[in-house]
Amino acid sequence: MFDDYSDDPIYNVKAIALQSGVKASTLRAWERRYGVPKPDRTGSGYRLYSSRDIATIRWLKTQIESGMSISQAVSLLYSMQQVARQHSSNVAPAKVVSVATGSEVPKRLTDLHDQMVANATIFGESSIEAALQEAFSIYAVEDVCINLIQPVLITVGEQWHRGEISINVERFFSNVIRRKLMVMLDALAPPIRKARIIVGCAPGELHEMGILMLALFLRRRGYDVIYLGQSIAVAGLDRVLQTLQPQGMLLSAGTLSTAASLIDVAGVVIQQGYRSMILAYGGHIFNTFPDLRFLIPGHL
Amino acid sequence: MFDDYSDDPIYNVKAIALQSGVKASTLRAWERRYGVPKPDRTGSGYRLYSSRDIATIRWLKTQIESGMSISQAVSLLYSMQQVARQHSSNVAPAKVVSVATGSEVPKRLTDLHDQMVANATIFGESSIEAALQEAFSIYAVEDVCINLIQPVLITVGEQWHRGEISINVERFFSNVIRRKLMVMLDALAPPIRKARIIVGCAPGELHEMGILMLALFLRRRGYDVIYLGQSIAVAGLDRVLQTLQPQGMLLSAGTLSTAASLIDVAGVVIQQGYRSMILAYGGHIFNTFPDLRFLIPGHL
DNA sequence: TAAACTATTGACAAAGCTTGCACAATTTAA
DNA sequence: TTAAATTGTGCAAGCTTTGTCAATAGTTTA
Repeated sequence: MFDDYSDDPIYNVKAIALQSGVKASTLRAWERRYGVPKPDRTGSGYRLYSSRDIATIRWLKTQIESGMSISQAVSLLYSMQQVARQHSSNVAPAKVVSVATGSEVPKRLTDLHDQMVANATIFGESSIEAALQEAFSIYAVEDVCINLIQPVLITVGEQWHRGEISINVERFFSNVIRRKLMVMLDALAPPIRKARIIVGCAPGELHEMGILMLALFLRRRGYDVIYLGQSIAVAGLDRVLQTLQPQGMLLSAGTLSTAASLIDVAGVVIQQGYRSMILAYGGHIFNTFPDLRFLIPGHL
Repeated sequence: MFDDYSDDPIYNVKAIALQSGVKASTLRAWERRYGVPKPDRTGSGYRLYSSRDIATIRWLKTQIESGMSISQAVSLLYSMQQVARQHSSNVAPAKVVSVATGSEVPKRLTDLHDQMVANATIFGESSIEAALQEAFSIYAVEDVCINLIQPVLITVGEQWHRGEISINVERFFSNVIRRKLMVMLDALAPPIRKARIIVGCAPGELHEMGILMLALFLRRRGYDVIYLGQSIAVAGLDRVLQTLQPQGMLLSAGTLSTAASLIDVAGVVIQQGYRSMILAYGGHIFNTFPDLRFLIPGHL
């Protein structure tokens, strides 16, 4: 848990209090009573917190804000760490550990799914983040994206279609998710492979969530991903290809018209003579009309 | 770290104190106690600081303002320099378009501006990030956004209009910037004020960069910002307001038609009787047609 | 030469941090 | 309802860190 954070002890209490919003005296009380967090000390006894400690404190704070007491939050933290350890050592499947409240950990993805959907409708940003953090601490990034985030987005989208929630709720939620994905993308190490891949949405296509996840997956595998985002343009694409000399290009289309525009893109690619370049595309619409695939040159 | 700064020793203490806002006696104390910075000396022993020293001092000052003590800031500086050294020796230097300044003045925002524009056209992501990092380490977030990022976006936009670059370049660049802004937004402390503010683009408006910066500024001031992103919807807005009970709503519009849609939004707000709520709007179009302001209820 | 700077060293007060204890406001248990 | 436990917050006394200043001496500038 919180594996991505550094252990380097560099922050004093003031910085911590400032960044976490928890008073110094409270932090001392937590440390004295529950032993969390347990910062390093300087030679003269001053506390030195790490980034991981900040993450821990923030997590505890979100739990408290969502109704837990500090003692429950701490014991949940402990059992989650235990589960995460077991999980990472790949020994035994996650065990159910009961805490003071009697709730089970880890929550299953379906529970987290419901938690996120519920909090989306009430704009509960911190709770959404907490759920995501919990998911990422237990499952792989790819699993969370495909088995949690995608389903939640679909559920929220359906709720909007049924008129149960405002489209603004969906917007808010997508933005939180998008931010989280971008933060992860940003935190990744620089590319280790030379293979350069362009990722973006087909001309006219505005739904970038799927392609953003794809960019994340590819970058996690070390590819040099050039992320173009929503609705790339055919005009000037030749120059872009010339500049980047990419090994591949991945585009997504969600509607018929955007899928049709992929034909234009393919035209540019072929005209430029990039025979070795892989052109691939995907998106919701290709599931609905599988025959489309025969109309557009390239891989699905 | 601070590699792009000149080592030429040219500034005396007074100039440094003036430029960095740190008293000369304090600088001497830092040098005496921590060895940072360690300026060259004239034959008679007077200190001569370099631009790099200024950058270092400014960086230290920023860290102190974020709650660190000077000793911790210095040790963090050391370890960062060490990491940077290892990194630069192991990894092949990225293709960087360097801007020949020739001057010994500390790298100004204009230099960083040129560096970013140049690297945008060749998709030099890491160099863009480096330039941003540099800017943020010296100047306040607000300054960088307004005086660096905005101008660069404008420059890139103009280049596209003149046909010098593809719109895809602009897309790529915006996405890098957007990601960085989101990462900063994500790293901020939880809100310390109860005041809740909705931030988003007017219905139909797709340019979210300005409003994203605004969200960042507000969150830095501790407000509870609900970020809705592109093109909010009027339908269902009443329910959203009811759920959130915000103290304010900030919307941006860049074109005439999106500005017009703000009238609908204002209608919903007034209908709901949120008299105490502040409705504000802004955007490019209001500079072009100042008279618009009289047509829409609310603050500019 | 006088005035204005700067350097070094030592000293000191203000600001920060630590521990331990207390206490009031809640929540939980009996 | 009463009693006990939980929990955030504050204070005092003592130690450490850090900004600032004074005294003394050398350097630069007008």
